[in-house]
Amino acid sequence: MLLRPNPSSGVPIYLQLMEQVKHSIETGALRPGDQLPAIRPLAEELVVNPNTVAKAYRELEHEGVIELRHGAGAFVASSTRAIPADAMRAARGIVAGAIDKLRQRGISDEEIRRMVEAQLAGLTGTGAHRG
Amino acid sequence: MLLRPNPSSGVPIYLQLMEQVKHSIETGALRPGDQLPAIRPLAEELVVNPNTVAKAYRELEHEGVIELRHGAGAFVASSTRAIPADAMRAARGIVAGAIDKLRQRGISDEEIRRMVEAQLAGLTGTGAHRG
DNA sequence: ACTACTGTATTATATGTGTAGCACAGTTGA
DNA sequence: TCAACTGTGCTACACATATAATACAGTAGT
Repeated sequence: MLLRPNPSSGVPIYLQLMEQVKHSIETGALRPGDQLPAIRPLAEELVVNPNTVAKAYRELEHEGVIELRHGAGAFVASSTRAIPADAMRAARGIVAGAIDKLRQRGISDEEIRRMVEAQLAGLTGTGAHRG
Repeated sequence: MLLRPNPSSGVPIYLQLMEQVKHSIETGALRPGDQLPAIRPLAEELVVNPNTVAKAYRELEHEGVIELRHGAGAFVASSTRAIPADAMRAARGIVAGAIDKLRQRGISDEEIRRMVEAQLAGLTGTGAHRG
């Protein structure tokens, strides 16, 4: 698993942690039953307050993504399911290839993010000012 | 131009507005010298507080993206430059094609976002827990 | 001059986020 | 039993975000 929140991105740290845990599960880096890092050591490692990690874990449990066992630890819920390895490989290739092409054309990472966001939102950017 | 902030995304509204204005400039929907919507009408249209729009404009001016003329309005700075139309068309095609393929493979929009983020950050997701 | 627009600034209030420190309670293994 | 770990709960404080209402000041057209 890879956790690396960015405090200056504007996105709350606990939300970033939630996203990254979900990502690890969907990519197969974390499997059902796997134990997550304990709150306090993880908070120390990420230079973040334990309450912040606890909040992320609490919300993840509320969403059914992980299971919290008092005194024992945090574990990936058994109901979670990863994307199949071959589909994951293909997907990673698609994303890597697209980003590579965009960067070669001089599109900045910031603008790549905005284009993906616009596309996912179904915005075609025809020039009309939405009313 | 197209402005549509999402209040429940976790990202501050004023940051979203900044991103979307930048996007409009880079895609050519807004050109140097163009006048932006006035603060109050825009705030009313987006159902957002005028102070929030004012903050976005103020920050954009601080970044040199727009120019604020007291009493006259907000205008796209002359120093800004859009991505060439043909490069923009190509880039849009790349993004649209990739997202289409990913969706066809059953990857959720949320996971697409995470994969793009992971790829842009240069994370390969090998499974090691960063220390 | 007047009016209607523009951005600018202020105060107050509410909410969410994050930090800090502390206490409590369940689990595990020596 | 004991010690060391785990999650849980609480209070207090600081800061950023967002709303609300109000006032001030510059610009442009009549």
